[in-house]
This record gives sequence, structure tokens and C-alpha cells, in this order.
Amino acid sequence: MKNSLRHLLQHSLAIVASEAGLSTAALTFSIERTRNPAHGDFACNVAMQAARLWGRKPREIAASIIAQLPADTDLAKVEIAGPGFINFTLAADCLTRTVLRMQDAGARYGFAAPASRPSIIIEYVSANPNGPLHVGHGRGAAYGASLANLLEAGGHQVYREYYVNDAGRQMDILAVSVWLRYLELANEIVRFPDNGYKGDYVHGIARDLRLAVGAKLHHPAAAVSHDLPLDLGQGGDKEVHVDALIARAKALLGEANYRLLFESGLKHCLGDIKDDLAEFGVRYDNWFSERSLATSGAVQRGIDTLKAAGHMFEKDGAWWFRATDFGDEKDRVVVRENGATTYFASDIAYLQNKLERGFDRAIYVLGADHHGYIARLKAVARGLGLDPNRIEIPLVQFAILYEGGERVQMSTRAGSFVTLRDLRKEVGKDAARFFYVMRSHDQHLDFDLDLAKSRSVENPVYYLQYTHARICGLFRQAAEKHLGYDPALGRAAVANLVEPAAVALLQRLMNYPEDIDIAVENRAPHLLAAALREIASLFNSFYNGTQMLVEDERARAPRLALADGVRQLLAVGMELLGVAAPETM
RNA sequence: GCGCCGGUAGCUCAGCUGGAUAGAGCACCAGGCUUCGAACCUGGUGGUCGGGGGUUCGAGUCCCUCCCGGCGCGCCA
Repeated sequence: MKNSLRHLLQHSLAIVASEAGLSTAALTFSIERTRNPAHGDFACNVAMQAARLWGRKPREIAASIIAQLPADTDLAKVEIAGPGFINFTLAADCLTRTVLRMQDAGARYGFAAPASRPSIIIEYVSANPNGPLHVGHGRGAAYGASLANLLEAGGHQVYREYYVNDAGRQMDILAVSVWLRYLELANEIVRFPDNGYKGDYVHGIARDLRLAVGAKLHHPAAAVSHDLPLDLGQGGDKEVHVDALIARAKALLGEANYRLLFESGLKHCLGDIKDDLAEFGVRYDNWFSERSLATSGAVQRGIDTLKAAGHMFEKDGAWWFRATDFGDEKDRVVVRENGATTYFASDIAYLQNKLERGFDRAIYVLGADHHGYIARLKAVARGLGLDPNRIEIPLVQFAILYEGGERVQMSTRAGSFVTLRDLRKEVGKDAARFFYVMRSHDQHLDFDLDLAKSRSVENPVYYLQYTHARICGLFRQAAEKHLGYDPALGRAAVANLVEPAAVALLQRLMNYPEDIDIAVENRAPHLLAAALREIASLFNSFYNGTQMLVEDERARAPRLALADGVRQLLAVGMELLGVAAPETM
């Protein structure tokens, strides 16, 4: 609708401008839905914009434009208002035909044609597999999954990927944490490192490991702790201490057994994460192994690419990426003095890999604490000779947990956190998914656990589900009362939808495709959530004030057609957000 | 210190490229079920859009500055 109005206006504008010998080249204008019905359906600011450029009065320009406007069957009225707005009122049947458009489009109402927009690889969560997901990860999961669905609806081809950090020091720390718990089972008590993973799940992994391999990994406590540098709690350095412990584990266990230990931690944690996310309705097309980047030579190739392009230099025995050439704050180490590649080296390879797989865009959904990555990754893209605009990095702000009015501190390492699994058990998948994406990802989220747990009825997700169930109930009632629904008659008689509440609902429904567009372009699933709530609310107003199951078929059929359209729209919309649409509650 | 994200009703938050009288939910007040699902609906109270400048026909939105809060600035991942 906006587009066709824009066409009409541009046609008219060209005539007005040429008659006055003026140019429209620098002229931009907006067409917006009005909020006030007295202003018609759409308003355009073109006359005011032109007034600024041309130095004439806005209302005079508006009058000239209207005079040249071609006739259009969708338009009932065009008028000047306020400082020079041009207000458009649509023809009545243009509005009611929304019901027909919804029926014709079916579940895809508001969606763009598949593959009509650039293809996207989107990565979300990608938490290190060294413990269970906590509620902070939940937000990234809910946002990422909903966004991926939304992008698909918006015509993007979407590929969902999880980057598994199955290499690196954090995983080694998990391995030794498991090992020490394993030794404890045989009464070999070694002081647990301050930097180790203290969560209960580590004991569980250790027990499983003991069952699986027996005493194969056993060593006396004295041999393990012999001559280790002091830990933080002993007045030493926790990093140095834990690194020494890792080295000790490798030395005592040997390559094969250390691998066994390492894999037990990885398998367990990754398996737990996969199950957790699946139960949360968060799915992936691929789980991408970080380690595979090293073994396949991708890491080396990334480094070579940067070297060949002259963006690497050697200093203090290490190899650096000259990120400052591309707008980053500082240069970044890629290969350490000891020859090991950094995590950043994997990032380079992974980005190169993603874009070379043929995706037009790569979206990284990251936590707000990773914002330093934006400049860094864009610098890498440019260094690799790729367009940095192909990378988008929406940051998900922190979810701050409150329980009993107190802020809950979270730390994976200290083992004190609320897991995503616990949250799902308490508030349910649907409420949790909706709660997470109700707000802008850019906004800090106060997650009141008490409210979410004990008074979950107040969660707006129930409003949507209730509305959906209510419409389903309506059709059950229709069948019982033998007041059937004739879709064809509904189409034929849509002009009978004249109640103010029906008109308000139809207007909102007519606008829905635009809502989807805006949500897609802004990577903002919360806008979809808001649109669904408004539509549900408008439907409930209509429903409450108008008897649906009336004897008169020509009144009943269009009302039911409208209700059916809303039902389907809500069901599809909720599915995009990962929320179930029950038929009864 | 530098950088990123915020500051909108008592609370939690919406507010697409700058548009008309700044919205919703909760809370509070007053109403609505012999009738399709009252987990609903109708109406009302409630605002220096953090402060101050600026840009212009017009600023919650853009620019500058200050204040407050969160987060980040490793040869960690």
C-alpha cells in the first residue's frame, strides 16, 4: 500500500516540480500510517520536505501535488492537514479485502517470497561446552532462534550454526577439574584450583568416567600436586597454577588418556547443551567444531591469507594482525610466542570459512560483553579482502536475574548460577521464550524469577495463547450450534465488517506485512511480539463487543473469516517466536 | 581514561529511515458475565521522554556537552 502511494506521489511530484522548474533529486519523504483516524490512513510529509528545499509554503505545495494526483480506486479521500501533511483515506473495501488477502496468503501472510533477500548464516549461543547453559545464554538462544525464524519469514535463506569451542585452554581446565573430582572418588584429594570448574555437574562427569574407564586415570594425589606453583588462595597466581596442573595431567596421563579425560568433559557438556536447546525449541543446521578449523588447515590458511596481503607482522616473537589498519583499537596477536595460535586465529579462519561457503551475510549474535568483537571481526573481514558490511553483530544485553528482590550473581566457574534448564522447569518453555524476546535485545533485561515462577499467569504469553485458544473454541462452538462457517460466503460478504472494532482490527492486520518487514530489517523479533499482542488485543475488543455466532449467515461468515485469519496469524507468529499455540487451555 | 549499550508513567518496557495530542502491560480507581472461553472487555488517574545547549516548519528520535547505570578495553576463551 505504501509503495503504491509512493508511486502516485512521485508521478504527481514530477509534474509539479517540472512546472515550477525545480528538482526533486534531493527530495526524500516518508509515508506513514497515521495513529489518529481523523488523519486518514496514511500521511505523507513530502510537501514539508519540498518546502524546505524549494523555499515555498508547505500547504501550497501540498495543494499542487494533490491536484496532479492520478485517480486510484483504493483511495477514498486525499486532503491537506496540519502544517502540510497530505492525508490519504483508503477506500472502504480496500480495508475489508484484507480478509481475502489473508486467506489467499494462508500461513505466509505478511511473509516475503523465499530467497527474495540475501542469504544469511546466523550463529547464536555458541557457549563454551564446559558447563550447563545458564539464563544468560537463554536470552541469546531465544533471540537468535526467533531472529533466524523471522529472517526466514522475511525472505532470507537462513542457515543456523553453533560454534563449538572444543579446543583451547578453558576445555583443558574443565578436563583437569573432572580429573580431580575423579581422583577424589578414590580418596586421592588434591587441592581444587581456584580457577577450576566447581559445579556439581563436574562430579557427575567424574562418576561416569570412573564407571566407563575404571581406575585407568588414577594417580596418587602427591604425584599430582607435587611441586605445583602456588594458587591464588595460597598467595600465588591462579592462571600459572592451573596451567601447571594441566601440564601435570598431560605428563602423568599421557596423550591417549588425557584425550579420554578431555573428551569425557566435552561430550558430556556438549550433549547437555544440545538437549537443553532442543527442549527450548532452539535448533541448528550445523554444530561447527572449532578444532576442525585447526585440523583442516583452515587456521593456517587464514593466517597465510593475511600474511600474503601484508596485514601481519612479527614482534616479540609473536605474529600480529595489524587490525589498527582497519579501524580496530589495537593490533591483535594471532600466533603466540610459544607457537600456539590464539582463539582469535580461529575466529579469522571461521569468518573466512563462513563467507566462503557462499552466504551473503554472516550474523553473529553475541553477548554485550563481546562488543569489542565488532571492530575486530570487521577488521578481519577487510584484512581478508571481504566486505565488512556482510557481517552483522547484534549484541544481546545482559539479563539481570532477581530473586527475592536480590540480584543473583552468576558464575559458571564458581558453580553458582541458575541454569536455563531450571528456568524452563519453573516457568515453562513458552513463557521463557516469550519473556526473553518481548524486549529489545539492545535493552537490559530485568528477569524477576519470582514473578516468572510464581505469577506466570501475568506473563503476556498467556494472553496470546488464550486468544488463540478462544478463537479455536469459537469454531468448536460454531460446529456444536450448527452455525457453520462458509469461507466463500465470508469472502463475498466482507463488506459487512463495519463495526468500529472490526475496522480497527482490519487496519492493524492490513499493516502486518509492514510490521514483519520492519522487524526483519531491524533484526528485532520483539517488534513481532508487540504486533501479535496488539492484534490479539484488537481481536478481543472486537470479539467482546460483537456477537460472532449469529443466525444471519451474511453477518456470521465474514466475522468468522476474520477470526480465522487472526487465529492463523497468531499461530504462525507464535511459532516464529518459539511459543506453542494451544487449541485449548 | 577510551569504547559499546541504556536512562520514556509508581514498576517493567514499546515507540521503522525526524512528523500531528508520547503508547502498552502491571499497579491503582470505577464499571461489564441468563448469551460464542471474564486468563477477557470498557472507562479513568498517572509524564520536566536523565539535565543543558544546538540543527529546523517540526526532536523521545539527529549533533554537542554533562550526570547516572551496565558492560568491555589480555600472547584468556
